[in-house]
Amino acid sequence: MSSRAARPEARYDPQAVETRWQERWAAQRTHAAAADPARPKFYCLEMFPYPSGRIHMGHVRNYTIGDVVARQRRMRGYNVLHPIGWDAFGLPAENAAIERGIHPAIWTRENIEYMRAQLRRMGFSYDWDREVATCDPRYYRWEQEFFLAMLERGLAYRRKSLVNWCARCQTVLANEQVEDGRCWRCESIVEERELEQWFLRITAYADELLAACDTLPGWPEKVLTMQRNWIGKSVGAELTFPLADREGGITVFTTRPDTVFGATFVSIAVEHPLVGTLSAGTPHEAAVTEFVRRVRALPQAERAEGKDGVFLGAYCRNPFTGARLPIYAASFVLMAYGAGAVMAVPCHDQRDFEFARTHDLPMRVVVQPEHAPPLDPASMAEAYVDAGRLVASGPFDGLASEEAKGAITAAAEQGGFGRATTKYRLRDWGVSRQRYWGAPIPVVYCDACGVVPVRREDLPVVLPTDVEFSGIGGSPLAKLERFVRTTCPSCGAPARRETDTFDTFLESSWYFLRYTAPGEDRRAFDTDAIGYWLPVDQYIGGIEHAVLHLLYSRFFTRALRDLGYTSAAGAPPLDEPFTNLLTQGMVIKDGAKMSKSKGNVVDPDYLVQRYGADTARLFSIFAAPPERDLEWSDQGVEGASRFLHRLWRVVVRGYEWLRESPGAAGNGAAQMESIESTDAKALRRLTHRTISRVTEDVERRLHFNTAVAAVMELVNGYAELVQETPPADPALRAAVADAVRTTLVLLAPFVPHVANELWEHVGPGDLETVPWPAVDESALVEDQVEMVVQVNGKVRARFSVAPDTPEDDVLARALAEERVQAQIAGKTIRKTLVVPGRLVSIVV
RNA sequence: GCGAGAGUGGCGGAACUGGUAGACGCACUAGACUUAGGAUCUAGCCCGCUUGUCGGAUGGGGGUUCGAGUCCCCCCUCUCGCACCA
Repeated sequence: MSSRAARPEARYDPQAVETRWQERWAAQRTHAAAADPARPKFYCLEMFPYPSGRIHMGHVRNYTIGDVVARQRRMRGYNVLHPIGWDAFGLPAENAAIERGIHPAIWTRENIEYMRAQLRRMGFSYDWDREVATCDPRYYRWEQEFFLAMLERGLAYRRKSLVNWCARCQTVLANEQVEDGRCWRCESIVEERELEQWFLRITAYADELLAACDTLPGWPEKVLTMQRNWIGKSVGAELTFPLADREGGITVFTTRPDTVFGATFVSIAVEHPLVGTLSAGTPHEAAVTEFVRRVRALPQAERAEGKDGVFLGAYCRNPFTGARLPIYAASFVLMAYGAGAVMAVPCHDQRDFEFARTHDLPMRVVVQPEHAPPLDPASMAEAYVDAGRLVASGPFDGLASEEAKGAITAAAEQGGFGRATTKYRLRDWGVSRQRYWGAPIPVVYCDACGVVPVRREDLPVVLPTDVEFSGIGGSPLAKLERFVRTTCPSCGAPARRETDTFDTFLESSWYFLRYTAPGEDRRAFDTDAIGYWLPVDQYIGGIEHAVLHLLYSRFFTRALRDLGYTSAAGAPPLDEPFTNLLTQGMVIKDGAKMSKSKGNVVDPDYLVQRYGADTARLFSIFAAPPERDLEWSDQGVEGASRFLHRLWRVVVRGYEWLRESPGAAGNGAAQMESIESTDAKALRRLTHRTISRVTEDVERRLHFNTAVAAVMELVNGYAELVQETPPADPALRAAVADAVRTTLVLLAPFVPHVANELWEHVGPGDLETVPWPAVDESALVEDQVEMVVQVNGKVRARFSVAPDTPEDDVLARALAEERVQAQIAGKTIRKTLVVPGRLVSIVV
């Protein structure tokens, strides 16, 4: 228990106040959480930081939002889990090693130490006992184990394939890590390479991940839309077109089987294996080879321009009509999607339309619109892609296109040349990285046995530290014979270890589960702890992870569920990791995101030193609603600081009588009915209206800026009443003391240090244990409400009435108003309307 | 091109279900206190004028309504995402 300090300092000294409380929280482990099935839980989580060196304003904003939520829910009576850790593997550490000769492990550890001190200095209420760092073998060993389990289940596999290669980062990238054909990290143009790589079968969950988007009302629609688009489900059919003049066929994927009678040629990707075999020996062979070479050399973005293509010199047949169709290699057809080949229906697909026009190919209308003039290929300016009725389609004539899709697919199935199928844009997740600073992939290669998983009892495969960083010649791991050379777990013969490491997004796909039992060393998770704490109730982070981390985590949570890791027998399964998601905006200065390269960064250390952590917190909360970008303003910071100094002065001025006034926040004054003083009643009403607004803003709307504004209004409402001598009226005195205490309680989540310090002078007990105040509904009732009188929609008068005045009386009163009389004089009243408690509307 | 979101004072932003547009803060102006103040306090602060509890005003135009920043239609601008996905 804290005793009330004697006389408070006259001047607010943030440094002294903040370090004092931070030391106390650390010493008492105030924010350590323990599972307690008897209490309702709240798991509040912010995306954990990469230990890059120092925290930036984006971190301050992100973690302040999270801390407000965590602290407020604690006061609300929830058992709150609010952990933090370090996403500690990644390229910058390795680059530092190459450029400056510091070992990644040391660089990372030093950064973590510095940044941890910075976070503590911000006063964030983390449970520091649960801190994890993903580069710790005690962490990543479980990831290696998950991988082995996935391997057994076929959820992980190795395959040679075309992958995205960043020459600058010297590694492979996942599809999600390529933006606009460039590396997400360094923006270099990404090349294609054919490599043997490890993949996780995220596509096995494509349908579930897509469908479950509808079960996430707590996520921003924008993020769900991005995920849905990324998964990209297309329902359609695979049809095989037999080759003319030889054996075999070309399989195409289409979402419009109803238009198959309109196919006049077939387009295939330049990477398609049939391109070479079909053109070989034809007069077109040389032109085809040249075309393929040229297109494959183009970066993906440039391929997309125009409708380039070349005739292969070969034909196939439309399986429905027997028509002979020329086969083209086309730059716009993607080998990676569908079947790598498409049937071309120029009249009903815009790309095929353009291609046909460019290459002077025939066009056939097979779908006619129902409420428009019939189409004529000669006069069409663009493809008709909407629904309609089938024509020139043999037995299917007259069917609506939707019906025809099913009928034609069924016919193809019966004929043995097609089937209904669903394709996804989502590709399996390539997780091999040709870099050192990551978790080793726990497999070995044996000449006799092939790919052999490391035995579970031999985990972890620890990343060796004694390596050379030259920056050339690939991963330093591959050059470390001591690491590479091993024996085959299966036959005991000499074997070689995998030297690629995991994509660091793997570590961040399950850290939120590990926080529930970070020290567990016999198994990955304590399923009871997961059952209690998960899912995360509020997750907060940047929108940039809309399809990266957030999609991977949703996948990983499902994979771990199916591997039996996350729930005890009989307990409900954990499908979705994050119930509510808040994506906060960027911190902007001079119109651009704060970044070192732009030279517009503001260092949080400077802010803390000059104004204190509470001011930094208050500013980042108050300047904009959380989802919007926050424009940096030095003067805005001054304003936040000024408010705290002012609050300090007001409370200190009256502390001697404030502390003597009985009661805790929100209930200090007597019952409303017993209060005679109108001033006291008004202040009590303002106090409870503020409690109501702040609660609503923090819990439901997540509009922390308006919550702070409401508290400022409350302070403005009583500040001049707090003088060294108390108000003479005892009711008003009690109302003021109650308002002051309420202010401190409501501010505690936002500016915990100054709130705790002032509370120590004027409030009973320890603010950390004071519950969130309840709204007294009776205090909200107004004695008088102001009515507005509108004549023809314009405000012409106002007056006050008791809220329960009958409508007729209100109307009479409105009509009696002098200014209303002036407006209606000599006119006929056509309509009157009374909205109780708000306004009277008169139409003349 | 497709999809999503947003346009409100000098600035950041309020206005939640259609009901007094501009809360709160910044900047600015005047005054007070002061040796001084970039501290603090008080007052003013959307635009306009004929200074009236007058007129106009929420990107532009139209509509619904007693009443529209909010709902509907058309247009303009900006931001973000996807970008030949068959």
